[in-house]
Amino acid sequence: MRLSKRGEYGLRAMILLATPDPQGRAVMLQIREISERENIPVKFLEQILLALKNAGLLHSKMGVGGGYYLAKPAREITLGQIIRILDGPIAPVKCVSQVAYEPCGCPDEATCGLRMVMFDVRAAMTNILDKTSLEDVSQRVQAQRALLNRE
Amino acid sequence: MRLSKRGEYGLRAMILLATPDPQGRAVMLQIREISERENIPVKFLEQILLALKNAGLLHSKMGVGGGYYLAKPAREITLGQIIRILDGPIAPVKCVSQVAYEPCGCPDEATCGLRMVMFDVRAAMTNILDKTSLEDVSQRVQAQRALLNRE
DNA sequence: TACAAAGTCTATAGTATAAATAGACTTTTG
DNA sequence: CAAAAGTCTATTTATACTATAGACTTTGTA
Repeated sequence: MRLSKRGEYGLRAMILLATPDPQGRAVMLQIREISERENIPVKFLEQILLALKNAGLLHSKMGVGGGYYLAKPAREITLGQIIRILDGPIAPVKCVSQVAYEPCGCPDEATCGLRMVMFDVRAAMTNILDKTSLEDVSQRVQAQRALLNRE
Repeated sequence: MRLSKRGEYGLRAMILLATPDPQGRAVMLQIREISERENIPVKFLEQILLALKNAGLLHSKMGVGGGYYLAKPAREITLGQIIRILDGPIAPVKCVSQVAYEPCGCPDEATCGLRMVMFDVRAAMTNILDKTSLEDVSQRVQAQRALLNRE
């Protein structure tokens, strides 16, 4: 039941990109900078950001002074979207996935106890991940920073 | 965020063992029978049941007419216990695990946005898995069977 | 215009974990 | 004692995850 490194790194990068600068402006960051600040292997991060870009969540600027920035307001990007792009469906077993349904081999799906419970687990997970936006996360981080007096 | 086959098979087997026979008595089943009814490779299932036995959730009887049966009432065995035995900690990232905590490499754990959210996700998952017993599942299955008139 | 800084893209290597298989051993019953 | 059943450990195979490599394109600026 674990999030992959790919997913973890991608989420960390996106959260960083969603955190406005001290003047409250949206930020643009280079791969190298994200890599250093979050301890992520640079070449691995490269692939991850590219995937997020190709999925329409990031925009990029090439050449000198380039970098990555969010393709839309942090408010409109959820953690669930990011995880699905990087790790695939969130469902703990395929037979409860909405988008990637596959039978899981039980004799009778309609009366499969495992399926009933995993359906609930999936709902509990997506209930958080699909409702939490990057803005929500960024605000929680900033609130916590203020609380601890760390800038 | 997927349950392994090992975990899935183990849960399926335990649910079967928790379902009383038509006379309402606890059942004892042989590896082969579980394997056939649930389409689980017999040698793989063998390992899984053994692990559950060694963890104290199952008892077994060797020799002719032997088999596996629950070590305690279905009421007292939760899905969370089973999953932890077979798949390890439930937490989506190690840094929010209660029993198997490990730092996850973020610069400052106290203000890590990912950690905050994953903490909630973990709670949502364990809230279901640690509160749902084999009896709960077995009852849901039987209710559903009655509803569909399938015996 | 040339060069350096940055992202793009695809391939491949390495590693870990999951899944499955094998086989020899022990216990129990008839 | 023979057959039925669980026990135990090792090994193989497959797959997915993680990471690295390197050649390519775009853009700003000296």
